[in-house]
Amino acid sequence: MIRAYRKEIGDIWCAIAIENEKIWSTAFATNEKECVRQLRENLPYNQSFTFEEKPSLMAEKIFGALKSVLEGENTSWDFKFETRHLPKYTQRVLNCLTKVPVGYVTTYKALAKTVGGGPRAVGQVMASNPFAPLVPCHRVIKADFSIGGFGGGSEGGVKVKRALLEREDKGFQKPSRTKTECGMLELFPVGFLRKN
DNA sequence: TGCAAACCATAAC
DNA sequence: GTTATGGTTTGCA
Repeated sequence: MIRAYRKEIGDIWCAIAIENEKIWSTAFATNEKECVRQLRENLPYNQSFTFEEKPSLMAEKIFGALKSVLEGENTSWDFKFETRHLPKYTQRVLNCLTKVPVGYVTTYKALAKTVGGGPRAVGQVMASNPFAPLVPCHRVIKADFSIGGFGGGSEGGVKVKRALLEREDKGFQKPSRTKTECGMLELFPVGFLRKN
């Protein structure tokens, strides 16, 4: 049985769905209803779940992690994500993405080069990322360092994406790279993000 | 700059 | 099978 929890963190609503220490879905939005809608959308259509009012220990840990991401803190954790129901390519992209650290971003193009496929296919995975913002899809921007889309491409989503990144800026100056299961992935300092 | 065409995995029919 | 759909990129005027 999948259990779901919701909580208001700052002025943002967060919701999570977990089963046996494994995360099925996370979601966040400016209001509770939208947040729950997204959580449900991230789950397989026929997968049932029930809301629990009292958060479990695991739920508290995840909410804590969400809070730190929303505040741009440097954190590390080791959650298990349920990805067996997702397409293989999607799994690869999400897995690589977890290697992008706070203070850096990568691009749709760079990710595509590492995991295979094309930049657009990567964007498709970002748009349906069930684990935002734990799996940091907000740290993927366009190859020309403009912001790109967020939250399904909505205008408000882009503002949130920019705000998250500005909070994560650690002042790094030089590009870097990191090792992933699929090979090396290019990283760029958040500061490379174009202002306009 | 701005627009058209190529790109590529998925979901929906 | 086939088509439609993007959180993109590139080329060319």
